[in-house]
Amino acid sequence: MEHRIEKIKKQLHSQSYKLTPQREATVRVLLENEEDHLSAEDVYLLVKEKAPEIGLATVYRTLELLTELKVVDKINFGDGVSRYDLRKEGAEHFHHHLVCIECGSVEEIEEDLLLDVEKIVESQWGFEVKDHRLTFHGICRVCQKQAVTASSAEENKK
Amino acid sequence: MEHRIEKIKKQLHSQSYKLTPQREATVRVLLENEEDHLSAEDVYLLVKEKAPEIGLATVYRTLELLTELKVVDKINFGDGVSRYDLRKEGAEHFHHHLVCIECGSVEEIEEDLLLDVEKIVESQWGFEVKDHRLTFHGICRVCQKQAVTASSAEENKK
DNA sequence: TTGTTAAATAATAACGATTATCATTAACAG
DNA sequence: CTGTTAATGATAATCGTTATTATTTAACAA
Repeated sequence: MEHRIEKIKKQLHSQSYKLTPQREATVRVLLENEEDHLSAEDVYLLVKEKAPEIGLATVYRTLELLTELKVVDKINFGDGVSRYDLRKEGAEHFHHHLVCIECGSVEEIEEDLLLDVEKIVESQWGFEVKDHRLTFHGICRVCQKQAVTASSAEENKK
Repeated sequence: MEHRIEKIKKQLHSQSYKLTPQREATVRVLLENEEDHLSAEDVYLLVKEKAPEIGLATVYRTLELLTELKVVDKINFGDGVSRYDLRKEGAEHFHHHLVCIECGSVEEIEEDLLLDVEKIVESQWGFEVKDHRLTFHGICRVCQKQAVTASSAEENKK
């Protein structure tokens, strides 16, 4: 954890930004909730638990800054809010998401999977790919099982 | 065009909705600007040219309804607004987009390209894919050429 | 240490896209 | 025609985000 904070600190310094206590607190919240997809307000509330004096605007500014530096990715799952997702160490591309339309859970896929597709896009459309966003909508493993259970229970009723 | 409106009319009727004049005007605007990615306000302004008495709320309601019926897809390219994109006839999945980070242009890809990736997701993650969203960010053909021209002009100066 | 300057912050107002409310109107069955 | 329900238009309300402004902090020179 400290190692990653050090790294982000260096990234900030390289663009002559500082890692202020508020920014550090925000980064720590992101690191501690890496598996989640927090909205700005989520981050704000979590930061507030440790540093109650922090303002919402500062959280927004920090998240914007981190997005610029490509420390986090700003994503949008179609509900009204932007969410912020830490890039994995050394990840060149954005990772993918599996959004369950039943329970709303979000799973991450680290593997790239798009190398072939990107080759096609570059050769066939002449488009120089810099990054991508891929989200699958469907039914997660858990909800599939529940559907099976529910329908067999339905069977038993008859 | 009339054919496609008839089809949408039937889709509405099948869920006991009506194709009111306002809804028809909205659908016509979408059909006439199929290559664009209009925001709700864009649609509103265009509809207003033909039917000035229409209200913004009605446009929002119509777009919401069409999204529910999967006649259009609601998309978000990261600027603050939702955009609405007609599904192609018979298209089972959402089409992909190439967003140029230089000029902001948006190109569409009709081909699916993701069949193999979806197979992997289904088998390896146990996730039942219902739909997908794929957007590439990069540099379009036009901007690539301009970059070349600009840099050679730079060369000539020396 | 003290003073100076610029960056960062907190509080809050402003903004803008979207949604909710509500009175009015249109469509249509009885 | 009359009652009922869906749809609409106008507009208020909501809510995420951004801008403003006064204040604080940090860096650094004198």
